Amino acid sequence: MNTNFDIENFILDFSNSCQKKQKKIFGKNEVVTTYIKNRNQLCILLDGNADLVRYDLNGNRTIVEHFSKNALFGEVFYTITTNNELLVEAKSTCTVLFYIYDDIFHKCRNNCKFHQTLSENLPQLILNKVTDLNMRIELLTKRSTRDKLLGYFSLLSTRKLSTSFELPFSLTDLADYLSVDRSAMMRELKLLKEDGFIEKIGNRITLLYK
Amino acid sequence: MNTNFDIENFILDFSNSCQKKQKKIFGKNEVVTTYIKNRNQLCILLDGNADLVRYDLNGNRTIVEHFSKNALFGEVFYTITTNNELLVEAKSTCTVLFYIYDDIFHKCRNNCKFHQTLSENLPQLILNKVTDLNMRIELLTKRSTRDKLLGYFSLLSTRKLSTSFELPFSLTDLADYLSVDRSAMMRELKLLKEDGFIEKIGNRITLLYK
DNA sequence: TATTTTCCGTTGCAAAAGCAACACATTATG
DNA sequence: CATAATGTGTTGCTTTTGCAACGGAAAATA
Repeated sequence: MNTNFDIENFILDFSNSCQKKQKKIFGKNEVVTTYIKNRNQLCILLDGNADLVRYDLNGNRTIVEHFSKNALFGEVFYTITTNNELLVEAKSTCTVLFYIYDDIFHKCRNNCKFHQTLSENLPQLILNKVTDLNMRIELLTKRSTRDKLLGYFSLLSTRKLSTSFELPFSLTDLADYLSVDRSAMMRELKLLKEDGFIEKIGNRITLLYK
Repeated sequence: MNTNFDIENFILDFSNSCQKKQKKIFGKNEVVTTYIKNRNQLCILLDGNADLVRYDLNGNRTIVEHFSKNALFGEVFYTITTNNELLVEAKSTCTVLFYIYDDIFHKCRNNCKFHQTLSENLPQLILNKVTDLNMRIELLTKRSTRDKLLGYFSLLSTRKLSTSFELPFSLTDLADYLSVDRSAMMRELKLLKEDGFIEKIGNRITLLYK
């Protein structure tokens, strides 16, 4: 998520000036938060990696979003319409700032600097989220596992401005992110290597086509 | 998309007070607009039905979004990251208001009422879009055609507050919306009827389960 | 109203994806 | 450092999905 404002300063304002906040540290695989209707929680991932995960009734796990340092998440960015549980799971040790707001779009009574910056930048932040979601939809609408993989790799490549990049996921998690069966994905990954589309060393992928 | 402000008045403000606007009428199957990077176009569908459609390199067609009366669309709500063409196609006769903005988040120099209302409500409008996108992602991550169909039906049912509802799509378009093959979807639809999950008369579906 | 076009419903066959299971490698953890 | 837990890579088999094709229904259009 590419923000256009200074998130480091934003976090500083948050830490210094605002009430109703809380800072917590989580170990790997701990549940950072669950999304709950009308709770109005905003979270900032100060450090670490975490995933927003959904489990459906068939036991399938879907990684809805992946968060890294400075990511913003919480109910603001996800109006809950599903019955399935939405969890944020720490993938490594995570430091997280929590904030419960009354009205995310308007300044609070204290007129704190954090809240002012937030309400000024929130539209842009939400737009960034819209961009992410649209990219994800484009990936998910691809008809084959091969196209999903290539689409995702091309996206990472564009982000890094390089044909070579590290996967931010384990392969197991990548399958849950692309919403495909892991073994089928592994098979396709092998074919992509054999067909000369990609090279894979550890979790570093290099695109060879074009 | 459920907006929390008075869209009728908003449209009135728009029609009356703002420059750089244009009203056009389109016939069925005509292209209302294509999404172009950095053009900054906002559109309001005054009447009719239209789809945001993407064609990929394999010739697959995907219906990204479906718009009905009073829907807002355009580049504001879709930061373009894809290489594929994004078209809005009229599904019936459509009346559309177009508006090209300089900076969507800030009032224009004229201080027109439209723009003021827009900038005040845009965050909420974009949040509504986020909700729609998340629901769509939930649908698309379902692993089988059956689950996609049932998920979509359940969504329509919730919206109408009834177990019986009309499909807003032709079946051909529904397949493009769920990102599945039409004939496979028809087969599954037949099985859903045979298994007593749904009843289908014309394009009205009734849910029978639970 | 006649004719063309689009959509619905269906099927056989081919290809892709899912499931289950297992061995081995790598990474956490007591 | 030993052991447990998790992740990777692979395979045989089954199920689901996609593709192509076609006839008839419905809708649009001349």
